[in-house]
Amino acid sequence: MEIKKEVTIYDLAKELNYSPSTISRALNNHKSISKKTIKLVKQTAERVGYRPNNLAAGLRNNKSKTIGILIPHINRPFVSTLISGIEEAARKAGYNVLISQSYDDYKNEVNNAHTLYDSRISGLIVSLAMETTDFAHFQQFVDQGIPIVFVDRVPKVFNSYKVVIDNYSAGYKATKHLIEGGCKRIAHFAGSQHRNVYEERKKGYIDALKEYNLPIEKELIIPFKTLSFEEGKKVTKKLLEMKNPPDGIFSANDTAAVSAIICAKKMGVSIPEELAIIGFNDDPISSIVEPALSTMSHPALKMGKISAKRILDHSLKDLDKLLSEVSVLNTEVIARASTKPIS
Amino acid sequence: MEIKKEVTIYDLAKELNYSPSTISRALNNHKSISKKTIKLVKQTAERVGYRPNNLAAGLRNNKSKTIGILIPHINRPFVSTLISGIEEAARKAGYNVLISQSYDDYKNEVNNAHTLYDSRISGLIVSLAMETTDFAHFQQFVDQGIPIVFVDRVPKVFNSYKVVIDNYSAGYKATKHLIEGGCKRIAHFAGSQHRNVYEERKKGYIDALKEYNLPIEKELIIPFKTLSFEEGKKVTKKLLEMKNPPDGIFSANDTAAVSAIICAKKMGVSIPEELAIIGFNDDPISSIVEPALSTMSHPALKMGKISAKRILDHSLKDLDKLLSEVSVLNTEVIARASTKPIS
DNA sequence: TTGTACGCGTTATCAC
DNA sequence: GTGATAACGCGTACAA
Repeated sequence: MEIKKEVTIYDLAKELNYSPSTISRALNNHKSISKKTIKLVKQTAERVGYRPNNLAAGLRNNKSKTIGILIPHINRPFVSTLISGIEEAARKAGYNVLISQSYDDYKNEVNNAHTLYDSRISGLIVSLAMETTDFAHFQQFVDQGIPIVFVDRVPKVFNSYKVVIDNYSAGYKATKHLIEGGCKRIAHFAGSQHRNVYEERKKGYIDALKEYNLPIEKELIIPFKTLSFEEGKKVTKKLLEMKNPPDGIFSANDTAAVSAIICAKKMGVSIPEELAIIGFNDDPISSIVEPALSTMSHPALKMGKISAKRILDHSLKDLDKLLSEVSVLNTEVIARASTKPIS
Repeated sequence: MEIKKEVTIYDLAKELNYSPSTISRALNNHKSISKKTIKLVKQTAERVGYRPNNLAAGLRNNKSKTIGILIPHINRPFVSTLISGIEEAARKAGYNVLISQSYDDYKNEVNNAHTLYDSRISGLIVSLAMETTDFAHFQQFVDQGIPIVFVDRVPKVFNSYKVVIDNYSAGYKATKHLIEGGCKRIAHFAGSQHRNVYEERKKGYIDALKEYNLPIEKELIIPFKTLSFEEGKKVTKKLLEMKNPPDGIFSANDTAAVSAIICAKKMGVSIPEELAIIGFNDDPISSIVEPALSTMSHPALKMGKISAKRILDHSLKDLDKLLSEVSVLNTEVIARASTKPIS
């Protein structure tokens, strides 16, 4: 089997009796080239099956039209939808999208950041691994003026674009929703306090309790490692076996919340009468489980699109002034059957 | 803000009093370089923050160490897990992963194939859009000896690697499972018959009915456009309002199957007694819905890993002989509460 | 074991 | 409006 010779701008130049530079300019819609020439060149390119070589162009410009994504796990509803939004916006602008998963492991995150850098991406979109507290692996991008957008799980201090929801207010709203439904003893499934999202949701929870003069009880604030299904079941069982069990749960994600619903039902605890539950994310399972899970919306697609836009719109001039722009999106309670109607 | 000068192999060469070629070879573990030199070079590279330029290397080799993925939608459980498997295998081998979504639209698929080609990927993994019947947009990869792996939704004729499940046998097993649970009138939610997966599942369904001497009734075989939730609800309602409604449904995916469960329950039809339902994919919702949905396993992660391997292991020599290798994975019935136990 | 020289395909700069 | 030329960073054939 033999490999066909690829068509380059030199071939087009020969074919049309132009110089390679003219071809290049024509293909890039350079203003100094006449409409007629542009049309001719493009038609010929199409006809002979010319395809640009991004590697060559990228090398020349020292940047490829590519956005890199660095997230913990692709196959989670929030993340895959986020990526979908990024991909859509990027593609519209003629950019490609490189993905990598950290599996919530700091070391992987570091390696992937480097590997993505090696492809000379024109921007990086990151959602941090669960325990990342050091950000040196992002410095190389800063040094090269490559914009970084942290999305959802963002660092507190790093100077860069950020796209987040108001997690504090979301935690507050979720807890308030339980309180207004009549809950007096509300447990919280908390994620890693290294991550802003979980830390702030917890703060919102605590402040809502304070606001309504409910006691903050340490034994009701459960630190989770991964907020997984298994973890959720185990914790719920323990909670419900307490002599004074909670009458409400605010879980920092839907997975653990759904596991709580299932566990409670199995133990004969009625939802929402004896135990009201609210989750976070509005994953597909939340509207399928019975009773349907109340939860907080999480605009993944929009966050993805905004993140991509940040990079696409970024220009070198912005480096100093705009680099720390933060987009904060709103979230709302999605009230379903796992919580009591507001009384 | 100024951009730091990047370190190249020339800088390393100067620093170490070697020629650039020695540096290049050392970094690539070339056998003609002594262990000591390799170690020295790599240490220095690390120390001064050298990072290879994939664009330059790719241009030189006329291929970047990158796998391109072309799928309909990222944010579907099967697909995102498939991608996760690809990414994991690719990264282990030092490859990057480019993604693109066709949104089940043929035109997008064509455009994305071209764009991915422009990045000189070393292999392409494709799951076809719903209505793609022409494959000319893949020819350029063949012409350049770039391996293509079709996964799950594959063309019938195109000469290339394929990674699939045995959809016929899966359809057969699913239907048989319903029959053995006592169903006599089994409806089928069928996907686009342009796609092997849906066509074969339907064939398996029909052959199972024949095998058990059950009549094949056209009005029970419902052609779906997208197998969505909404479509599923509408169809189920109609089916159950028939004067002689079905007592079983084999849906070609879980989304439509779950919608059938929900719709049937709402209409007071008991599951599985009056209506047994089996889906396809084992999506997360299938084990959350009540009653839990029986379904067919679909080894997404494994399929992803195999697909990536196909590309990573591919060598030019294979072009003629191996290019049409097909991996067929097995699937099994996952029996849950939405179907009756085998009698 | 190491060095020299060239070219991969493109685009920016300078010239006309 | 167009052409000639150099340069991006790297890998490899050929030399030593």
